[in-house]
Amino acid sequence: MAKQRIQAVRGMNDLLPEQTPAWQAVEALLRDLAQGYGYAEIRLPIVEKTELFRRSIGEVTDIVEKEMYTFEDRNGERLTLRPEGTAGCVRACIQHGLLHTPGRRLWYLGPMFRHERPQKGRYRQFHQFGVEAFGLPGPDIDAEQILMTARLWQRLGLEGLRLEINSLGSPEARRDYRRLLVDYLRGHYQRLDEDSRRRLETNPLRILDSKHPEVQEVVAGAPRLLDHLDAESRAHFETLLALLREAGVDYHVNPRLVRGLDYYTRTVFEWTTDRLGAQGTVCAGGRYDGLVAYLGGPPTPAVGFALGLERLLALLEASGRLPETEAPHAYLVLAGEGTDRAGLALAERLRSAVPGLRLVVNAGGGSFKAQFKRADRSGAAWAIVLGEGELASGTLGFKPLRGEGEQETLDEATLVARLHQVVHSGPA
RNA sequence: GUGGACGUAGCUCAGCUGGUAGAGCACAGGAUUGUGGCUCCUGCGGUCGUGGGUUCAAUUCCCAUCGUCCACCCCA
Repeated sequence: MAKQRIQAVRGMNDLLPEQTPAWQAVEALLRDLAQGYGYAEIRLPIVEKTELFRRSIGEVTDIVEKEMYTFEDRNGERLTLRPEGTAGCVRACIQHGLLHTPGRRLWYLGPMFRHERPQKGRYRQFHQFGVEAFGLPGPDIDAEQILMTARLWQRLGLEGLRLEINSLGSPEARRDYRRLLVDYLRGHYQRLDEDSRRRLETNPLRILDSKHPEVQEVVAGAPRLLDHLDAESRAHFETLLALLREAGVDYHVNPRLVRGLDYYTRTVFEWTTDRLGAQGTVCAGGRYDGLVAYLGGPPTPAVGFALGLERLLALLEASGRLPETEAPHAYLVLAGEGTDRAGLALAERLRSAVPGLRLVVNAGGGSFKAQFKRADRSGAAWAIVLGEGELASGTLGFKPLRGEGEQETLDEATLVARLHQVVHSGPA
């Protein structure tokens, strides 16, 4: 180990070449999935004014209180690296008048930043795929988004994910319930831990979520939010559950599920797994009917979810479902006087003649032996050989590196035809 | 922010109660004068995270610091 070599910032990871193929495959699948449901991509800045997050996420949330990367730019303006995607998306929609068209469906993908202590499945820079739908008040769109995620698991070959779902009701119902809950918890004040006592003042609903055993016992006897929903939210929730049942999606109603961000109303849900240790939430979302108006836009109901890419990739790996890297179709071996130049030109002709061809040209010289070794390690299915003999006779060697078969001697036109077959017969 | 474990070659790791370092993989070359995958041989590669302390002597013991991992908290 060298001495004071500069290292990456804690919790911010490089994605190395052996990992990027899987990421690319997952990203392509997500793009495809979103488009398959009529969602359009929106690309948003990574930096926003601090005020946006303070207002949308909530002043007393952990994210705003202690996890944001906030700084002053040269004008003295307070800016923050986005800790999540919804706030910026809503801001952009308001700013550009996108919400005058009802039924906007949007998706985005990119890095988010939170200053937390890193651990498995939790990083300071992480990536989310997010989806938002605006102007649609009914449970049909909630269901659509949950079905979208269920389809994703299926397409990735993932099993065993658990859907937890709950309703937080209208802001009014939530406020009334909050009072009930605070009264109840005050009655058990002695049994609450320090954190929960503090939240009693700031955000009592989150006490429901506590992992503290003693607090959990207290919470078990608390009044249930689901029993105090307003009629409209109740109907919304019931319909959503019915839609899920009809679609064959299993769910677990979890009355203690409370999402961390303040802006949620009515539907909240999480997809969780027990295969990722403590950070088992792979995807989470819900409805936030009040946020758009709160941020100064036209009153607009909205639903969305976010999915953690690092967690999804980790789960794929744990499940043995990581997408494979796409090896080259062929490796061009070049040895002998004049074959470098001829080879480079040949490779260009082949790439033009065979769209989709993944062809690696040997660079840096080396003996036949060394070059075949590289060809093998590249994972290529075929070696194309251009040596002095081939150069003189205007032919090419074509040798299978994976299965059975002898090396053949072909002319260029025949080679092109063979490469077409290789490219179109799928992965070797 | 709190707690615990761990930092030895590019990677995965060994190194018993202190005597200045090893293996496998990878990489390069050879056995095979134009042909990989198996085998064998050779070679390259480390101021043992960093700084300080104890000691005749520290990779080994102590302290600090940085980093990694796991958990708490919280969340994707």
